[in-house]
Amino acid sequence: MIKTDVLLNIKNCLKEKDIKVTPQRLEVYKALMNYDTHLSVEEIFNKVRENNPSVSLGTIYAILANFRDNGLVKEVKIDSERSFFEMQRDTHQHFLCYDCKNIYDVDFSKFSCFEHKSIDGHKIDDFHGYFYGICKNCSKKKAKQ
Amino acid sequence: MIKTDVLLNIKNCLKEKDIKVTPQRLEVYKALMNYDTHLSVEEIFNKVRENNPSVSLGTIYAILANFRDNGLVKEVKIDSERSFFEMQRDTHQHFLCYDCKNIYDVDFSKFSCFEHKSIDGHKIDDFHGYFYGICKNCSKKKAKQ
DNA sequence: CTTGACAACAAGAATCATTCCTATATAATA
DNA sequence: TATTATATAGGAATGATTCTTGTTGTCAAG
Repeated sequence: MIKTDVLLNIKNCLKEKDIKVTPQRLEVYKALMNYDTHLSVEEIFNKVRENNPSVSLGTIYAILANFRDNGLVKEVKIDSERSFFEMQRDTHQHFLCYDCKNIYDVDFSKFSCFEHKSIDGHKIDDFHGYFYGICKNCSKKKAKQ
Repeated sequence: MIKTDVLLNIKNCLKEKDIKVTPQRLEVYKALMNYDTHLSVEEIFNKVRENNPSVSLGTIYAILANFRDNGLVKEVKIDSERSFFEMQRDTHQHFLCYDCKNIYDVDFSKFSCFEHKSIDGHKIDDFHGYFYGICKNCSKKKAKQ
């Protein structure tokens, strides 16, 4: 069964990092995997609750911090109001629209300037690139007015 | 007098943006100008209090939001615990050390990839680049151990 | 210079995302 | 299956930021 294979993969992924396998952790992992984009903590909480109604919000935060510290997920802090998390995938950056507050995934990796491993003698482990402005859709709306 | 000139410059700078000139705003502006790097809201609050002991923290937040929305200062959100502000100067990015929590100004502008004005049809007004890792000093300390 | 309208301010309460605390439940291991 | 350490649920605590209200100050017109 395919579904079993996926579960096995997730479990192995956790075990490799010495993360104890729990139903809550599997649900958080699956939620992030299924959507393949950034989700807010509350969105993750609600998705996990669908399968595990008694889960606690504090647990979601603890699991996400654990995953982040183990390099499984990346925290997106483009909007100071809310925190987002996403699977650690290919390098990309985020664009926040001042108007509609939507966050778009954008990719500047082709410019290769994000591949540097150090600057001024400081060792770079991670990079977050946040772009701000007016998105395509909101520009169109404004043009029509 | 030089000091008067500086004050006049700040006042003109505010008037150009239709920002009403008040003692509190002048103090916030001077604090940021004098240090020429990012300051936390609390640091700004304390510096303003030296000259105006009755100033309120809420006022500092309001002034910084006003300055930010008028493009006079830039908000630095590299550390989710604290907010920083700095004068809108030359383009640069920030580096947060995981160990000592210091924030360093770094400059990747020579790579020219931060000069793009749009991506995927979204109009770019601002860019924040946050680098994370271990700084020069902490690397040295670890090597000695 | 005085005055009036309206914005800015001080003080402190309220908000809300996130973290902390503790007793209970559960996963991993022998 | 028993043991031990860790994870979780539930709820309280934290703390940066925002909001509210009555007062004060700015600035422009007279």
